[in-house]
Amino acid sequence: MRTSPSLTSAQLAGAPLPSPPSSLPDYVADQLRAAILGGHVAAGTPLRQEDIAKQLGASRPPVREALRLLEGEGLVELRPRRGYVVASLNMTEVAEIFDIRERLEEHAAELAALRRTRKDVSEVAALLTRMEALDESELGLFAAANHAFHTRIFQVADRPRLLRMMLSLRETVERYIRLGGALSADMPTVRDEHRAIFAAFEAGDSVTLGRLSRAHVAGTGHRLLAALAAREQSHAG
Amino acid sequence: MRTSPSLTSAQLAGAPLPSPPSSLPDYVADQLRAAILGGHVAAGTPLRQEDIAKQLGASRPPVREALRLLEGEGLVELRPRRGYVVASLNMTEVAEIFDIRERLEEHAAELAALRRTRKDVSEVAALLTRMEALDESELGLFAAANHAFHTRIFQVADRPRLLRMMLSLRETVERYIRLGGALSADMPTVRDEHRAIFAAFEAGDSVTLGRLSRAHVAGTGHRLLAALAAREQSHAG
DNA sequence: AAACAGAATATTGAAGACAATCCTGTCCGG
DNA sequence: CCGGACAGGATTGTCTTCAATATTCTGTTT
Repeated sequence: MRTSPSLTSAQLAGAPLPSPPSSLPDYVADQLRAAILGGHVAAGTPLRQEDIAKQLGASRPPVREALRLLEGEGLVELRPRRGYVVASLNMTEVAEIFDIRERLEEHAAELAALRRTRKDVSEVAALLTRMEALDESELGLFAAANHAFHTRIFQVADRPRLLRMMLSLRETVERYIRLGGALSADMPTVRDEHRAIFAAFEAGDSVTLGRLSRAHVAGTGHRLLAALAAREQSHAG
Repeated sequence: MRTSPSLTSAQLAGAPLPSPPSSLPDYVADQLRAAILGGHVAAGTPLRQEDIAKQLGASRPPVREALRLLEGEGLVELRPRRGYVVASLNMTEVAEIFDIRERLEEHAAELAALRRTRKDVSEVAALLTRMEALDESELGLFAAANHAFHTRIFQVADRPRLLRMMLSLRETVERYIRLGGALSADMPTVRDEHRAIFAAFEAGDSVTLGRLSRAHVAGTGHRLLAALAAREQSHAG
């Protein structure tokens, strides 16, 4: 038995090597990212290189490279000579990220509204339909559908770097969203917002889509921060 | 003689180990970053791990970690099985970055105007004075002073992540700015913009400072893109 | 003479081993 | 009984070595 649990095998699921994503460090990074974003490893959890290497059937050097990669993404932190730990965000940092996302997603949405094609609209419509078919009992699936819906719209903007930045920021706060249950809260509101967003996208109304997208991010942020505040309150002491 | 020059010793200056920045990979990353941003290595230059390791007195594993770090920053690209090369940006990508910077810097400027203290104002004033004391003959010093001036203002916003993102984007296009000579072009305009920015900052006029900052970024972007276009024109064939 | 195929070389990708450092537990002293 | 110092163990940081693959050169063939 360990006194300070670092990472159990059950948290790193998946076959040993289903399809090597070009390189071993990338594969390791993918697995770790999924484990962290899936909320299977709590913030502050120390990431022992030896354990990870053994569980993924690799050696330590590739694991180190993967951790460097994740460090750049802000998912893990390096304490010199003390190893890597899963990065933790306080409420101030979460708020800052949502604040940035507001600006970025508003901009991307504006561009998307101007560049949309019929094909884009029909695909986004399909994603919206798929998302609305899910009820609150399938939160995992709903989160995935939600992600696909928004990402598909942003892809229309055709700004690779902007998209990468938005996704990275989103990923960073994603696990908190699930933790705080901010998605399930106020489901009808979220549904209405999605419909309005789609309508503006379909209509090609740039400023409206931008405004709605920004408000949507802000709303999610507020719900999450409220949930985190409540959580912190109950964990006080 | 090499047929395809990768990286000469002269391009990686500096003492072997002046002050170890906590870890060897970080040190290597710092050196490489400086070499790339300084414009000493052209875009597309292959980065041979063995050469870098030898020149910096390290081994290959730390170099690999450093390259992974830089990969996350977008300064180098990894071609699987073919090694790392200095990342190159086409004009579309440069334009995209400036477009993002407009939104980010506008936001940061707005926040800075609201949070400024007397101390902040006096320090920024000093930086402005220092910058104006330099003439066009000292472009390197001017660029540094310019960087310090804007960064100091953005620091007032007290948004660490936002600041990091802005600096990272700025760094990515920095070497093109020097290459294109976009800084020297239209020096009087730049000077006026800086004065207006300082005035709004001093006055605490949030929306004006935001608008001016955004326009300043846009102006720099336009000048740079024009310079790059001209350059491309002359290099045609 | 040019194009293709094969081999040799060079470079990346990965693994194992060694050294340095930090943490944990215990023992001793106040 | 509590606090500090020391020793043992564990973990990180780095190096050396080995394997796999892409590139390039050369030789041959058409």
